[in-house]
Amino acid sequence: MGNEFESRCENCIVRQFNALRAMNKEELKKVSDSKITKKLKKGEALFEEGEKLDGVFCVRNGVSKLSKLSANGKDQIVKLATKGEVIGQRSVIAEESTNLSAVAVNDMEVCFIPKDNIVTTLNANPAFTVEVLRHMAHDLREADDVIVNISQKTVKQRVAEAFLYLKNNFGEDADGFLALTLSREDIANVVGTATESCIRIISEFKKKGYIKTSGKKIGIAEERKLLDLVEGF
Amino acid sequence: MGNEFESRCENCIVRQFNALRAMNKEELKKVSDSKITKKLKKGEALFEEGEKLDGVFCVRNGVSKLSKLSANGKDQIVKLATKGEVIGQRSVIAEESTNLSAVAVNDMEVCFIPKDNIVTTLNANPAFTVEVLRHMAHDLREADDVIVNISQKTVKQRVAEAFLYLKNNFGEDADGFLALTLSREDIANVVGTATESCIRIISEFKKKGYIKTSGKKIGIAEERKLLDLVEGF
DNA sequence: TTTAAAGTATGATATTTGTCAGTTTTTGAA
DNA sequence: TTCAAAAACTGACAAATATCATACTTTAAA
Repeated sequence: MGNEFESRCENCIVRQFNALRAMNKEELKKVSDSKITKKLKKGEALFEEGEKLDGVFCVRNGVSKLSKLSANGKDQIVKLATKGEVIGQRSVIAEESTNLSAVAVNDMEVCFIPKDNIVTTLNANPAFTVEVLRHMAHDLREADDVIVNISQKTVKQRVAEAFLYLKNNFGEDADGFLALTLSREDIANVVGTATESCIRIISEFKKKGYIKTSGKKIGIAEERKLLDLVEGF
Repeated sequence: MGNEFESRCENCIVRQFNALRAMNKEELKKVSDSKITKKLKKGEALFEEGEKLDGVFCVRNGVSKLSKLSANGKDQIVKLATKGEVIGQRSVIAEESTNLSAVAVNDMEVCFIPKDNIVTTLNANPAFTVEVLRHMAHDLREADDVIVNISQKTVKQRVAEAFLYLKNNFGEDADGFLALTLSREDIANVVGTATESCIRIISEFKKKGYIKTSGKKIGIAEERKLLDLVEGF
């Protein structure tokens, strides 16, 4: 990692997962020449709600939570962005300040790509623009699903769903624990509930044998049961 | 309405409000030649959840609710689309079946624009693609805001917010009632609550003098009070 | 015009979820 | 290694919201 070869966007493996794969050689070269690689420790912020972004961030490693703070001091996590995902493009495209803040959930490595690169390519390369559009369409669908889930499912169902989501999107470690370990508070903020309520449900799931825990790590023991719960059985 | 002049997209006034304004003359001519104008009565569906769309709908008149049905039989309204808005582009762009259904809230007039037109222009005219992207970025931001609202505000706050939203987006009639009249059930489905809870809150607001009602029509009497409520005072 | 159906309204009650207060456990820095 | 701070946890209780039952009102179809 971080050697001369991999540090060129042209050779960066995460590009496969995002819209940058639709850039041509020249465009990519320009991006590569102007990008800045940053390392963030767990808990550090990429940007805060309300900031104006001069570019986007491409995640090379680690996970960032995108969240919005409410008047009562609670954070709602809207999305977890991982390797290959681009953060901040919504704000750059709409030319608005960000509506979300982005904080590292674990140690991260990201590339900052200045706005100009993105905007120029958007206006010149339809394939790139369409690709960005596709990703955003996908994000929008996910957002719609979250809205429906939050308003129509119980907290218990949403917690169950969150665990299944974490398994499907971030996988498990060798011992069968979820590869992405979130604090109880973060889980509560994904689900949109109070931390205590979340902890209580985790305890209940553990008691019933649906999940196993080890410190703050959580593993799915009976996926079927969680699925049934989500479906309303 | 509906005369030879207005029936050409080139002359259609609602185009100002959507991405079609970024199309050039030829593209617009093609759209105009292949589009189909439809009229829908209140309650009729443009499409149902899960359908594959062969094109998008451009709203000329009336309002459509975009909603998703949940397992427990309740509908969550995710968006209200009005004059000038384009419906279904998310699904066409992502090449997925729709995640939402679209039903007319009042009598509507829409133009159906076949997919090919859109896709061709997306790939050829970056200005159009960027414009679509901008609109989608805006929708995504709104969706994020809805998520945060639903998970962090009380039902009472959300009902108050819904009325303010209706006033700002659809205006008022001569007597000071909201120009868009929704059923109590639809309001509940926008807010994400039970119909009875919604009705109860409407009664309470009325008793307190924040709003006035006349049949199913609702008018905002004390905007300040509603705003305070939303802000948490 | 009548009448059934749909929509609106309200009370009583159950359930879910949040809040507060306090204890235990874990973590990371000195 | 120790210790203070943060995080995880638990119980008791309060508040918000949903559900069920039922009555009233409006609407639209026969």
